Amino acid sequence: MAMPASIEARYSPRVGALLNLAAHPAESRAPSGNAPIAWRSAGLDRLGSTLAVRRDRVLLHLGDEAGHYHKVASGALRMVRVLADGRRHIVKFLMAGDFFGFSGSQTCAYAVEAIVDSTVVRYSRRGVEGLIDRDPVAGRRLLSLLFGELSDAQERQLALGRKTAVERVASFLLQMADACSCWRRDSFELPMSRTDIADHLGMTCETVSRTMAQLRRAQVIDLPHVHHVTILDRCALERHAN
Amino acid sequence: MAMPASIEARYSPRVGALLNLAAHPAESRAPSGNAPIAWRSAGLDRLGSTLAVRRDRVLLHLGDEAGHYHKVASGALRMVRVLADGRRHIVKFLMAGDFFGFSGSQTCAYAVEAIVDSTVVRYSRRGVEGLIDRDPVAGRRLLSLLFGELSDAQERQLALGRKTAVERVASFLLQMADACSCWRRDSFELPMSRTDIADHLGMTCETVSRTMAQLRRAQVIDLPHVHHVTILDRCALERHAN
DNA sequence: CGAGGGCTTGAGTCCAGTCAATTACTGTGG
DNA sequence: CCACAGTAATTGACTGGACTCAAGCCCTCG
Repeated sequence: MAMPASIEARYSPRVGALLNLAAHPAESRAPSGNAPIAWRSAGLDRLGSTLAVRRDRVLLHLGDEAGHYHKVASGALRMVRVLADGRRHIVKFLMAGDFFGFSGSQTCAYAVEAIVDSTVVRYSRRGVEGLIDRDPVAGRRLLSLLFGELSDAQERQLALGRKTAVERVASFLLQMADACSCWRRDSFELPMSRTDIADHLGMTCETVSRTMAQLRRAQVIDLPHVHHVTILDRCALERHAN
Repeated sequence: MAMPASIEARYSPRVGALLNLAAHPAESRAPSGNAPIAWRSAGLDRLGSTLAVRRDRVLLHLGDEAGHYHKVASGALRMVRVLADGRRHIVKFLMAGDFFGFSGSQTCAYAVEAIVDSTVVRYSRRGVEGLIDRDPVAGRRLLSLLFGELSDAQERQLALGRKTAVERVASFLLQMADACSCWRRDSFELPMSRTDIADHLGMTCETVSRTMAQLRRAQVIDLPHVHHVTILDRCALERHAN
């Protein structure tokens, strides 16, 4: 996996800041309302233990016991499902600030792999459930987090079911612009490969490549580097996304 | 919308049984673990008010205030999203026993319409939240319900992104066999139109029709009536579903 | 018994997939 | 520091599965 040093640097962990989750810059982007802030105030940060995952390593295997909740502290991971004959689908990309690993069942229905060197905070299921029992506010915040996940998943369903290649890529770029941009809103790193994007959007890497080239030729985006996107005309991109 | 009288009868409400949700036969199929039983025992049934929705009528409009939780008592409804140019996607079909209408945001991101004459029980959001605050068990059960929803949504993402027409239809039929079969496991009514199925599976009604004909020719299913499916060879159907 | 809507089936088209060749990077080892 | 190897990304030519358009059928209802 080829990756310039600058990206590595951006996704490198600052271990000293991990226990105080609020210190992470991604905290301010509020993935689903203001849930993370509530979690922090509810004392979740004292329950977690830090974990480093190197690029392409598997954090959770399919079928693993689903005994922990996780939060991405730095880096980027992918949630992967594979069909019997090898067709792959990436359920979602996990970026800094995202929670994952919670599940109703006892086992994990997907694998979680690191796209770049990453750090996650792991919370024991028991600890979180205890917290919820003691503090109804924390429970309600977890609910609101899940509502957000659910509506995201439904949005992706719509895209996969009814949108064209250009519309999917445009929507995806807008989404990633929100999730990735740390300094400038319209210029960001895209850590995952074209194949990863394809497996997320239900297309092939060739089509992803062609589609992004098309948007570049139309002056809607610029690609100064394979893994760096600049949005030149946000309105046009939104129009393309439908 | 053409619909034989027998289906009407099956989906007609038994109002006397509605307040005691446990009495409904669909209760036993446990859509996501044993959540409904917990809800019942937690006293949710005293909070609800019954509501009848006639076929093709809209229960919730896009953008309506999301002030209530609902449960399908009888009938079948669809959760619909529409793109600007009219492309339609059915996020999910709501069958007897399904909960819906909960959402993190203040407004509804989809419309809910009745496929056949249906009855739903409506719970005030405030009442449910109060119940959760008083009873942590109820809260945890709602969580487990949401986990189930989420994993269903992810399953559908996989299907929409990576499965072929036959695989989608086969998976859908297996799903519906679980959700619809009241008397015999492998023979059930399919209340929705081919167009509804198409908009759920990301295809056209022509392709749905062709695909079901193909499965019928292969002796995997039988279609004694347009809205009645009999599974002749469940193993083959599962193989087709991948 | 006719009208209308949903369903089915057929013929032709097109968007995205497949296969293949080339280019661009990056990381490795001399 | 440079040459090389291996992988990812891009681009082109061709193919194919699902879509579009269109006609006919079937059922239901007025």
